[in-house]
Amino acid sequence: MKLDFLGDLRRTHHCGALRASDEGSRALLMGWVHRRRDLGGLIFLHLRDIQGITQVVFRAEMDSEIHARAEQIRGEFVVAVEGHVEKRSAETINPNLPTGEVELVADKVWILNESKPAPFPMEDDLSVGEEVRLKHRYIDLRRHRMQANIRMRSAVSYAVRQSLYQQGFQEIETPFMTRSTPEGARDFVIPSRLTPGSFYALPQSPQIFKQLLMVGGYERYFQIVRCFRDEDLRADRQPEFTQIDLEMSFVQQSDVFAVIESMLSKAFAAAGVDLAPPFPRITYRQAMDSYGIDKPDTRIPPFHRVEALFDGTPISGNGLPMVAILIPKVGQVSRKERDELKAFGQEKKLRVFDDPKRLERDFPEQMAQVRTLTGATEDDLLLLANWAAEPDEHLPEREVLKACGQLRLFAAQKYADRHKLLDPKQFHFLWVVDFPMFEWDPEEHRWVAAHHPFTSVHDEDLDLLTTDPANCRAKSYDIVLNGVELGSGSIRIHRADVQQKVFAALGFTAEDAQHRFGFLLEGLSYGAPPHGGIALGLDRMVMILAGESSIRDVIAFPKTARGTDLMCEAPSDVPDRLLRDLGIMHTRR
RNA sequence: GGGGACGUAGUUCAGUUGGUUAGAACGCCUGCCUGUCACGCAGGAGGCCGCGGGUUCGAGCCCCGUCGUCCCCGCCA
Repeated sequence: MKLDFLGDLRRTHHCGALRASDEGSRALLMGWVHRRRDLGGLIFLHLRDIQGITQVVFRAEMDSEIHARAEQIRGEFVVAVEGHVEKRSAETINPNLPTGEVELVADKVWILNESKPAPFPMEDDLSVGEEVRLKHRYIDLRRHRMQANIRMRSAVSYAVRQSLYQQGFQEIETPFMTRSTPEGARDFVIPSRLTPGSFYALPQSPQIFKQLLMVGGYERYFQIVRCFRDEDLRADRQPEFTQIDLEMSFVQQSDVFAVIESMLSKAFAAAGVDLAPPFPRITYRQAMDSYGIDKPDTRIPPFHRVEALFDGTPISGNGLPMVAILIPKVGQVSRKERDELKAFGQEKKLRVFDDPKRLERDFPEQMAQVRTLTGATEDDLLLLANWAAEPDEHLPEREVLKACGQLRLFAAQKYADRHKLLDPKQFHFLWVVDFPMFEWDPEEHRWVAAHHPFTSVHDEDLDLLTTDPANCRAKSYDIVLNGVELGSGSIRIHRADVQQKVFAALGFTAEDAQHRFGFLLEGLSYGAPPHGGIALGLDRMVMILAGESSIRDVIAFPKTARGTDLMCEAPSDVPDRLLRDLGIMHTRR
């Protein structure tokens, strides 16, 4: 097909712009043909660009040459159309389009490019397999849903930058080609040609660099930065993902919270959501006691510990926690549903008491108190649960609470459409503070850093580092949104001597620590200021704002669950010559 | 590393107990059509049933393997 040149043509309006008030004016639109309806003497096009859709009409009586040209147009062709704006008659108004009161009556048309038929329909409401969407991602990105998501992401990023600049932050880049720092996620590595046998690593986060920027005196750093982790993928995990990363000097936790609350208010406002900071704060211990999880979804109520009430009864759980779970407004629960709840509990080694009536008969006094405690009414689902197995040797209480937390979430999700509490348009933020400094690793049989080894401990817990690691609290915090861990940060260790102690508590020898983090220790020894910071997952944040359930839907070019890019077919072979230069041999399977 | 779901036309799917020539809708192509907006009407093209092997007189369907996509556990300081 003969194509037309763009030349000096310039659009006068976007496709979402024209209204009844533009009646009579000339307009030149450019865009993609969203849909075409050829009635013979009349041809309608829905012309689409980033701003919207406008109906264009070609009338045969106007110019047969133009009409013949218009007949050649197909879906997804790129065209320019010039004409005058006409108000539609009342019965031809399309209420589904913002521009539906008008149409462009074309008297000129340019076909700027043709298109093969699209590999899948452009309509949002038609489901298309992800495989084919990812293979032709550029087509998928044209669809309204993806354009809305990607534009929201851009708006959110812009608001984040604006807010942080206003709050005195500098945006500073840190290297992508850096040093592997074991412990943590698996690193992606890059072979070095100039130092054969050695590798750079892609950063899992700019953690150490941002701390060294504090040593460098920048005081307030931020970066919207890609991070890389070579671990298995999930709906909310990609091998490369984007963090809003920041670090501040001479601050305490509350200063970091204030910065983030202000930033998030701006970011969510950019997506049309009003937030009301400050966000609630609970300690890790409270979170475990009330929700059995360190990232509680506070859209549904907490559970209540009731083991004290049932102490001495036949159903007391030998001192381990017993909880009362309340899911409001569930209504009647069938026998089958109760069995499912019980079965789920059993899988988690819980004994589930699903029949409050029976409990009320056997333990009337205790249950009266449970009712008062939970405020449960007849319409609510009330479950009691305790441990059905042998106590675990290590932290048995936490084990039980975790299982109860899973039961609570399972029940809430099961009845989500009844209680309407898990509304994706509600945004419940929560700070979780005072995480434990260490977690026991049963496989390696040692304490590992719960957050990361640069996290400082509570001033009054400093001695517990060596005497009682299990109860040593860190100055670390997570920000949680609707049960999703959005971000995580801490006040860092700024003294080399304390940092050495923590490395020792983690079982690093002095040589180990020196080998892995020597440059950080060295940096801390040259007047490092007290500092702290946080990193927030931008992908997850936009995912929740956009109401999506996978971060792939808010990333322009994401990878599949096996870490491949179906569009450009990465990863791929590289020429043998390149491998020779790099001094690399590998075994092919 | 483990568990689960799925794989049939460009797309979304159906396909009976293993039995003739594998279907539908949308999309695509051709023709007709001056008020459509999921346009309509008539006609047409389009299939390595993911791939390989096996069972069987006969496999889209059963079995084994393999590849791919998605979800979950482990993992993700």
